[in-house]
Amino acid sequence: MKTEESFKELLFNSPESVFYNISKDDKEYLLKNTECRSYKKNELVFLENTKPSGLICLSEGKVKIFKEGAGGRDQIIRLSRPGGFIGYRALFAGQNYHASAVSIEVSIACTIEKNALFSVMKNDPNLSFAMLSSLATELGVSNMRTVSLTQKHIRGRLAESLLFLIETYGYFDDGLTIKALLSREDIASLSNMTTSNAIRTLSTFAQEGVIALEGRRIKVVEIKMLQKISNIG
Amino acid sequence: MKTEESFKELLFNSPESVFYNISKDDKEYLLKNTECRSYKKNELVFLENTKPSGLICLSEGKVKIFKEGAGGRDQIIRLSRPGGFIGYRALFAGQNYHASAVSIEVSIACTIEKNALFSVMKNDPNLSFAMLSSLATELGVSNMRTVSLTQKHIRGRLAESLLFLIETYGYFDDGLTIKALLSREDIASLSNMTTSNAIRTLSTFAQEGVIALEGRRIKVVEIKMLQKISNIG
DNA sequence: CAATTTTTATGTTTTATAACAAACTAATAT
DNA sequence: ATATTAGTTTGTTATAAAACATAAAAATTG
Repeated sequence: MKTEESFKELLFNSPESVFYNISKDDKEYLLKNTECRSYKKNELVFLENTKPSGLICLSEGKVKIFKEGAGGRDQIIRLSRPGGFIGYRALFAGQNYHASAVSIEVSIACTIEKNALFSVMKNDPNLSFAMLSSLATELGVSNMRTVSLTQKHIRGRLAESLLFLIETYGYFDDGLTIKALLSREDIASLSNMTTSNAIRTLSTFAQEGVIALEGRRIKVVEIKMLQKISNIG
Repeated sequence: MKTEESFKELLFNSPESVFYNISKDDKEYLLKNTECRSYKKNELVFLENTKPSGLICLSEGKVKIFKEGAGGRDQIIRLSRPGGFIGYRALFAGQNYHASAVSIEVSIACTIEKNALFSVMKNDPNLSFAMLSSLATELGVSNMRTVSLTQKHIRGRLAESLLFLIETYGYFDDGLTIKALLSREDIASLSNMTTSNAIRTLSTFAQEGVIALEGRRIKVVEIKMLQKISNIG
């Protein structure tokens, strides 16, 4: 089955994966306790306030993790890419999800059953350490994001979001177009601003020659400018 | 030595501590590799961009962890109380500190040497799990804070900060006065607003009879109102 | 205890950004 | 193909919060 193959490759045979160095037996055991399923665009992966059943690993596609804020305005907390985990914070905290997850394009996500994962982790301190390191790194990102979102002005926040998209998803083959076709609303939710202001500021950037817009495609023309705008706030 | 005694009590003999259940040998080993020192008010505990040497545990006092934002305006990321860890995020991420820590009153902090801690953790999966759970819980707090700080209005943010102070430090013996005497500037840094607006909004709350002010002492008169203001944003 | 600095307080002005509105375009369904 | 809905764009107005200014009070220092 194709979906399981790509999952296996990504999770167990990629050197960046936290599962790369676990024993062959453990890999087989985890694989036996994993279920994959596919999601179409805009489908719910998990809902705020429900209980995690395992570690969800994104195998293909893109998923947004977001919280509803005051007045229905969403705040995107994180974007996931293939090979990344979703909802592991709640799992390890022993809590319900604090946010919801929705696919932003056709995706495949696989869930490693909680008890199977925990039993492997108990026997392999390195795996626990890798998870610890991963969570700690994400907490650092979250803290920096808090400061950026609260202190930078609209232009700085949008520029930072675009740089974040580039970092997370890279470019299409042209080496210029950001490989993520978000709606203007999602760009706004990522940058903590209204949709109107996201649109307006994007078109200002385009007028200034920093980026070029073709529908949802965003071409990065002057990345140095983008970095400068992000840094000055 | 008094400082070491209170540290020992807090870290190893309190049921809430992650170190409560480790072996007696491990406790002794960690204690041997721990150094305590005291800090006066407004003294630096660690500086952004430097390398952690171990796990810092606050034994007595209060410490603020903050980042400098655009235009010199600080953002308090977290407040620590006795029994809490400081700077463990950077330690477990294998990174330099992303924030600075400064005591806001006379404090004692003890550092468990990194390698000693790690070797105990490798042999005790439960300890790693406890740390994992602690980090994951904090990440949840951080994510919720991001949404609050970006979406709530000034009144909601200040009310939330006051509730957070109550939760973290509790009350003096009168059962009304928040047991934390922060400067107005620190209250502002915690609530993501200017000092002027923190002062103004505090005095509005006082006029409305929600709180009562006596210098830095804040008496909570109507906690239900405070919760309501925080919730409506 | 006078002098200086820091912190707190309050009033006024300015500005960034949200809120609202209206039209246009693209996507989806009938 | 046409109707309907969802998403994008641009302009205008309203407002929350910052910036600025000044003064009083409290804390610190010589």
